[in-house]
Amino acid sequence: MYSQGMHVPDSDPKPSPEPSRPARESHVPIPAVRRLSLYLRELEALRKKDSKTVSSRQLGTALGLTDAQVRKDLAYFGQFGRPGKGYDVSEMIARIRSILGTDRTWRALLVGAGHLGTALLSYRGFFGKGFEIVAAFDNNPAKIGTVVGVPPGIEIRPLDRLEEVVRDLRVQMAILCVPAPAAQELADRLVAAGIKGILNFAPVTLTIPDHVSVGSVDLAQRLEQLAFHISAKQLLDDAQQGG
Amino acid sequence: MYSQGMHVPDSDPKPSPEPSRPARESHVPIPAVRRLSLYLRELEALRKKDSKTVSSRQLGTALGLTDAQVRKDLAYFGQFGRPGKGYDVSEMIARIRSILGTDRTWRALLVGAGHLGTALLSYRGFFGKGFEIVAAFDNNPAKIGTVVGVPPGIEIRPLDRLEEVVRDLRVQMAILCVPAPAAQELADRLVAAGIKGILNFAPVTLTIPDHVSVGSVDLAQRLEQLAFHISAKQLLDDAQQGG
DNA sequence: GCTTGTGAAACGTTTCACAGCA
DNA sequence: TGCTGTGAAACGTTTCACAAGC
Repeated sequence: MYSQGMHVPDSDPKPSPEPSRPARESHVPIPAVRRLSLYLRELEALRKKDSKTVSSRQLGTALGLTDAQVRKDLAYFGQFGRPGKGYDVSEMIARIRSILGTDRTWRALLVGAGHLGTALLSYRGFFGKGFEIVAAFDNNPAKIGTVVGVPPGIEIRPLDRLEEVVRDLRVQMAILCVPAPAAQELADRLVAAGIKGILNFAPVTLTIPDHVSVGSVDLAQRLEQLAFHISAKQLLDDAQQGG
Repeated sequence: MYSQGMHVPDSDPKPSPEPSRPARESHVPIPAVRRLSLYLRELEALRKKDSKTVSSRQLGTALGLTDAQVRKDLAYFGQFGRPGKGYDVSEMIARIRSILGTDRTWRALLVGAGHLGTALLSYRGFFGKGFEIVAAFDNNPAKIGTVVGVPPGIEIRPLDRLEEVVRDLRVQMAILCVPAPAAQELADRLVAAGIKGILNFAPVTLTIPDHVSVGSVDLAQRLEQLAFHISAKQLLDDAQQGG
């Protein structure tokens, strides 16, 4: 059974607050899980400012969401806050990290050390977030053996070592930064080697078995969306201007 | 009125409880607009293979969607296909481009020529998609004056020229690749200078006036989502294994 | 006062099912 | 037969409104 995308199967991630009801599984909306990352980012900013607690309204205002939305989202995962007081910033950071699985460190590898790939190897934004890039690969002989990224850096290895490294280092995730025509074949190899998730920067839809998760980042697509929304707003303005 | 995110505004952000006005008819779901970009990408791949027509089922299968979804999405924008035959590939490419607004070329500028910024300046994926990066900025004196990207390349300019360039070149979009603490201030300057849309790579939520569109790409967030989905699948497997 | 957590209602999106057409 | 376009049903998500607690 093959599919694309990243659906969460029905399961019960939260310890049920009502022990009397065993059957009904509360499904967590996928958008709510996405917002969890937003909450985490904002909470870490608050902690830097030494805020001890935060209300759903504060958090919502900072992120452009309603207070009700924030409360609902958090409630999917249990009881977080205290009425009259709000949410404890540090406790909530710990709990969201635990939910997302980033309270431990995930080992990732990078495939394709082109411009984007090397930029990601130098990116500091992963540090302290629960991710570590443990290996990088390319098929360009001129790049193999060179060391890239924040010191001490990572050595670029030849692609034929891919399977070996995935197994030896028990790598769970891959960041795929290769040209579009090469992406599917490399995704197949990564899956066969035992990778559990792929973040794909190539502008193609990957076909991947159900037991592997895929996320995709397509820059051109993001600019297209921006263009559409700008046009839509301009059309609306013109319509209001005209009548 | 300020907000975050990229919603296409209805007549009113907070609609009045009186439904007396018929208001906006045939509202297009935002997810459908996102999929339009996917269709476009797939259609261009099909055209390269000299496919003349494609059915909603073919397109859906290639993208992991149902045929009904593909038809509904396209129908929001008018009559595209022919019963019994399918959709004309070239005609549909032209129509989707026209809908997204990428049948013309958008002028974008890039702010922040760090690792990610310079990688984007070298990225070929924008070419022929309706976007052109016409200027790049950084505050690092060592970078100013250097030329980056695919030949002939783009010269890195000092940040204090930002407003001048936006006006003189009538730039509509900005790609923001600066460190998180600098992002909001630069977004404010871009908005004040007349920019209509921002694609933000900094891991902060920008506060932006309603008439400007924002899209955000947060790499750490994407890896977090991947981690969550991998964990969820593993939990499900374990539960099924155990009983 | 202020806050959370939560059923229920409102709203948005996807899937279904089939009429109509080539 | 094979396909599109589309109302209507099914499903998913957000907002509302308020009881309960600090």
